[in-house]
Amino acid sequence: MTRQAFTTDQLTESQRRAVFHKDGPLLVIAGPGSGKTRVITSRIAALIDAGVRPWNICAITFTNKAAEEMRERLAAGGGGEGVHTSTFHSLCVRLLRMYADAAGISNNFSIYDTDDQRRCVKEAIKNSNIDSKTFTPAKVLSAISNFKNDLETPEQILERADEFYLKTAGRVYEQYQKLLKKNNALDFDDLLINTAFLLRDNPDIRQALGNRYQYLLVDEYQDTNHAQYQIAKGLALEHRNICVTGDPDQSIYKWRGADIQNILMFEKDWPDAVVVKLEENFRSTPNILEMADVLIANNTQRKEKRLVATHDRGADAEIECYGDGLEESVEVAGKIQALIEEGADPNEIAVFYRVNSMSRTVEEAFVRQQIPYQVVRGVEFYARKEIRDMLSYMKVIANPSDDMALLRAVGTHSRGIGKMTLSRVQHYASQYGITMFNAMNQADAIDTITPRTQTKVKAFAAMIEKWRADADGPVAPLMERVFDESGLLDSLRAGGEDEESAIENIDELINSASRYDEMTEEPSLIDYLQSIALYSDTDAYDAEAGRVSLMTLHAAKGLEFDNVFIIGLEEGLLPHERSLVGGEEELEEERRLFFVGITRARKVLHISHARYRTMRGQHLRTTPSKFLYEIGYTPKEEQFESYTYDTEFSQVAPSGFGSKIEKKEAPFRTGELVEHRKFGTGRVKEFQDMGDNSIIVVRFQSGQVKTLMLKYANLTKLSG
DNA sequence: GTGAATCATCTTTTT
DNA sequence: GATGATTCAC
Repeated sequence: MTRQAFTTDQLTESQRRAVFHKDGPLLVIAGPGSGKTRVITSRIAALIDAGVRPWNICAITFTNKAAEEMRERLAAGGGGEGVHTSTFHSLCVRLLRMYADAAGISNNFSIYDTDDQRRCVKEAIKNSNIDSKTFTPAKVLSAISNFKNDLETPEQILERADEFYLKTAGRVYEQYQKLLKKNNALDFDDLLINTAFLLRDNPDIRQALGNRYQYLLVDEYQDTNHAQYQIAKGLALEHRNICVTGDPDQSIYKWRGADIQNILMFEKDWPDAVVVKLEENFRSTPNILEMADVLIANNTQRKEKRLVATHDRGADAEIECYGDGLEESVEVAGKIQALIEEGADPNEIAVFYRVNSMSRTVEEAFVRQQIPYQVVRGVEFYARKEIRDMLSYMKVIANPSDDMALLRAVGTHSRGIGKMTLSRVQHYASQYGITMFNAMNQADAIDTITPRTQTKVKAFAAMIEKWRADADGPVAPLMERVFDESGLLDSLRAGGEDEESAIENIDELINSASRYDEMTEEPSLIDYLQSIALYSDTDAYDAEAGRVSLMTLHAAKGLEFDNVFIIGLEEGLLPHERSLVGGEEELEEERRLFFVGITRARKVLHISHARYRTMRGQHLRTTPSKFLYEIGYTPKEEQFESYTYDTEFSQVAPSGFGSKIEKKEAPFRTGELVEHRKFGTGRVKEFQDMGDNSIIVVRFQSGQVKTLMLKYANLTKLSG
């Protein structure tokens, strides 16, 4: 029964300490390329060798992809079957379905993605009669997300709210939660918060789960938020066998609520914790590591940690300056083509960028030069209109309370039920406190709707009802049926060539559903929908695609490549403009992001910036990133002069990206005269200085009073 | 009720 | 510049 899942003599002393640590809390601070993944897998294998039963082990990873890979590695080692590996979110879905009653929810809940969330917040804002000028959906949503990450309920917020902003945000939060409840839906944060509360409020369940998962391992612990922290703690309380691994220098999700203190304070929480530091790096050349080291040393909020190289010296990283983003893409593509011609494996080449929109120019260059590539953006497929349309039917079938999905399903194509009808149905539903679906079922009772339309509405509800009767079992056959019977297929066919790709995409969705059916023991629609809701960008990464990979720096976490290209090292891009208003802390996170990018490279690293970049349709002058200076790079002035782009475009944007930011800093005073391109001259009534998001209220000569976002208003001061 | 046309809003990163 | 909301003609 003994089995060597790993060769112990290949482990370093510190790796061995982590692997063979038996009981009690363990903190593994693992630098990039320190063999952390291998240590975790070996540790699980060692536990099993020591007699721990696999199903008593729960490993929590950052992405579904990582969970899947861990399962594969464990299976390859033999004996790892039965170990529970998943992300926090997947685990929560599982637990919430298992203990739906105790959690006070219904187990066929919908999971709302960012788009659904936005719609809900909009409605919540409307319901709370709030001026949406100052309370934009995006802002309120991030406030709500922060509340949830800190495990604060609307009641708690309203109770502690002492100023207008918090009070209002709390009210919208309350409305928003009501709306989700009504729709039998949970958003991403709810999955965590509900599980945390489930464990907190039900000692018996907590104990049962603690006994189920006697050994808990949490990877990427530096990126856990407070809710996740509470969940991990709750699960581990019973047996105290909690092992967390992570690297504070690679924490890049603070904006999502990740609390770096979770890892920094682990020893406070578990005073008997054994701490193992893995500082040796088995991945990169010393040249690359020195650069990463020099860069991250600029961060003040960190525990000093060295990167100890184990490889021989290699080539120095190259830092290039290009005329503009287009040239950058073409040149990078050229270098990559040369690498491939020299025999490099495309699987071992990656291009990283800060924002998704930057993939387009690179893609175009790759297409032109016929370089095979994959854009690692898994969620993109599910964000397509036709896919969302198709899935909206499936969601209603699984959860008829989901008005959000119902509204979308009705509107996928014209069927004689328009906006007016829907708002009448909605009104009727809220009047009688029933779901829209039920209201549609009894449409003949809604006398604001004409009999003709009533028939159509009832027919739609009946159609859903019919599918619901056959909703159990495999997903793909039902989906195929719905595609046909809903009329969606016909309406796309009628659309001609434009919609051909839409049909192909839905066919692909059906294919993937049938793959799900095959791979899942007990396939069910609700399970399928809940699992695709948690699908992430990185899940689409195929390490053996034989293609060059394009991805954001965030998606690059956990991966490694022989050749890495990081593009767009410019102020406003990396560090991102939005982080500049957030002070030193956010700047440090941007620096960590760059650090993560650099340390993905094994041998060859290319970093580049462009003198001009087209952003939001504007060709703008850029400033080299401060991070470039920090890694010892000085832009050579004469390089810039040689580009024709300078003269050609300098009139379009003489001041450039950098100075655009400076302009915003000029404050406006009450009473000041200003001019607006459209509204003419006016007097400043009120000015709220909120940095980049400053709001200005102006009374124009026409008499109208406008509340404007300063950054979009484009106001000029009229002196005197 | 529908679809075309126009207007307004606002873009980081992601489970 | 893309996407969504709103408006308007049918």
